[in-house]
Amino acid sequence: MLHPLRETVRQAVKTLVERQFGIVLPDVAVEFPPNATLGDLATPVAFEVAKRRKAITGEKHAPRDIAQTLADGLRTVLPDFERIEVAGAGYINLFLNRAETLLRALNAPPGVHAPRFRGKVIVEHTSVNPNKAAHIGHLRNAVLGDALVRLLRATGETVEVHNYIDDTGVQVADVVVGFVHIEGRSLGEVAAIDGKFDDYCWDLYARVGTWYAEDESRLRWRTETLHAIERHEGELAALGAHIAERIVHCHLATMERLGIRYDVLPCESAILRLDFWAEAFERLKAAGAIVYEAEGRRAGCWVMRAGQEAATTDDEHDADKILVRSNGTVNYTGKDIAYHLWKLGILERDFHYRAFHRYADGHTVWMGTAAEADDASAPPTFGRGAAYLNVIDVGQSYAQEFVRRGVMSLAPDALRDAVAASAHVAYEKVALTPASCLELGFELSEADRQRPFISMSGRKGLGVKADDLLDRLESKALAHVQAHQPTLSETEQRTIAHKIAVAAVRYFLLKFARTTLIAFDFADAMAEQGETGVYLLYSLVRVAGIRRKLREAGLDCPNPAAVLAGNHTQLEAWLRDEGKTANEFWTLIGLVLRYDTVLVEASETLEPSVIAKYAFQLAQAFSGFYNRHNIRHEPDEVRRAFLLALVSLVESRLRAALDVLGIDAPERM
RNA sequence: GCACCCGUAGCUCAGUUGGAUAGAGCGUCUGACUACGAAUCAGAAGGUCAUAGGUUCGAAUCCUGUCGGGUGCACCA
Repeated sequence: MLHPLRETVRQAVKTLVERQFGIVLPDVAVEFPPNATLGDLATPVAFEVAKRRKAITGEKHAPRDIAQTLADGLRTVLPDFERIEVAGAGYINLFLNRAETLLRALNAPPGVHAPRFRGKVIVEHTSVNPNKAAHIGHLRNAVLGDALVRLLRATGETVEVHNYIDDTGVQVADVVVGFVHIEGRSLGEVAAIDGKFDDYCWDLYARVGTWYAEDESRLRWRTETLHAIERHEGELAALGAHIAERIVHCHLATMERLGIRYDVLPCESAILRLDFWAEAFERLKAAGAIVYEAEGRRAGCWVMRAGQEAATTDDEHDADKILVRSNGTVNYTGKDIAYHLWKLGILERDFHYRAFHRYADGHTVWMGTAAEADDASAPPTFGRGAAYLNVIDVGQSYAQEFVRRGVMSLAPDALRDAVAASAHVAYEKVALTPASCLELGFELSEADRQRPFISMSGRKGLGVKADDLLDRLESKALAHVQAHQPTLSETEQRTIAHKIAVAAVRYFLLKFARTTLIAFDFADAMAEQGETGVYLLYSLVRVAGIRRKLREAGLDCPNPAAVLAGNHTQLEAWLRDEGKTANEFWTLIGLVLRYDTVLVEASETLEPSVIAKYAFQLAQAFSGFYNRHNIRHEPDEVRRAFLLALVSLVESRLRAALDVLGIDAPERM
């Protein structure tokens, strides 16, 4: 509700300042005052104007006088506001009519339609190597990416969700080596392994790591396997494909537990075998975007030169990025450039597609493959996006910058803004606290025990698996549900426990800002009090409780707005401040009204934590309200309708915010 | 060496892009349930925003230096 108003104020102030003072401001700050007695929106623009006037005329002007002039002018052009006042040294505070605004809000759906992109946005997230179970670091990526997808869709964007599958890399090769050389298994024997295949590979992958360390000559098996996979020939390649296929199914199942889904899974093998890179390579050469190193230690390589701002080259480090090795093979960054050219429709070719998995509701995930599909089912059109957003850890910033520059170098003029609109959504990793490592049974040196965090390592088998964390959260939640809801069936109890677990893990991963490193601690992640997903659910369960009790008592009020509309004076009285004490109801409503501004901010900064923080703040404000006012025992019918109106306002925004976070609340818990 | 990120309460973190009195959760201490569910609420204590300068009406936020921490710059993926 406040977003359009805020933009109107911004524009009005801007034009007024230009007309009254002849000053053109690049942008005008319109913010939320610290409390409701200071208005609903405010601008400190008079300070800025005073500064600029002094610079022009040389004489001092009191910000308060300027604010007064502006406030007078704004009153005539901003009829939405009941009062516009000057406060403090020169703030301009704008006040809405509270009763009218409340009535209007009750009829307005939450959210905002404010697409920023010119077309379909391609969000890539998860992209876990298909050789072992997903751990909580992968989970942060997926949860962040999924929240971003939901956020963009909520603001009116069309989004296509990609999960890139590196099915030809070292990581898959290493597990192949493990099966063949450590366990001596054939493809048929591997296929016969039952149980959780991703867990099996997790352990095997760690064994391969130590097996290599015992005798480095064993690394030749990795090379041999890698080559076989690249040539797509023989039993080793078939085994690699089998492993990747099965692990991807495991990852989809893990993510589906959290309600995270995808549209398409482009495979690296296809990028190679369908000559995505070959085309990109020729065009990069023709555009002069890459150069051939004729001499020096990188003789024979094709490299992309570093930009001005990048790290500099010295004896030990080379700032330029190799895309093609001296043996003629392309590396990861080169392949990524080809993939991203395809994402924006700059490449001429396309993947073949086969239906990989169908969710319960019928939605199909397609895999982008090299082989033509057997069945005749037609996939939708993928790629050709108006922008790409890559949820990839911050450690990849350097490589991502080269991807961006590579794509830009081949983008036709019409697509240059698509590249400009694209972004690397960088996030920090999840590490483990020493306490968590010990809890997992890992030995730590004395020095490691003193460190603030320990990095996870798939190669060492050091990490918390996503499914294990979810299992622990679910069983803990189930114990509570059984205690609180003994009459429900076990199926119902488990459904509720599952929702609680999802809320807990999603909120835990989203409450941190993207660039904050999470030192994972079991006690923190499993907490069910305070700032947690559980707290958020509890608020909505209380709402459901209120409604249930009112129904049982025959005190239903399906349309509080209708009751309130005829009691305008009473409403105004209930919403009035007491001197310098802000009215508690209006303060709560003010928070509700900000929901759309929060969505816009999160979308512009690609930062879902903003929504997580908002949801908690709203839930917290509601809990206070809930404890102070008992609706069920409120004798006055109009007052009851009033309180109930606030409940439904909070409910609609809180539910919408949780929806963006991927959290679904149960009726009871 | 160079580039990027970071340093806020005992701990874990926010901080509306330079604004009004720096906020939460956990932990500590006080209180509040035969209930519209206490998985909660009300309250208290706890801060030279790493540090020294600078910019300005105004700085946790911008600039510079210093100290401390993290990451990246591999012919890897």
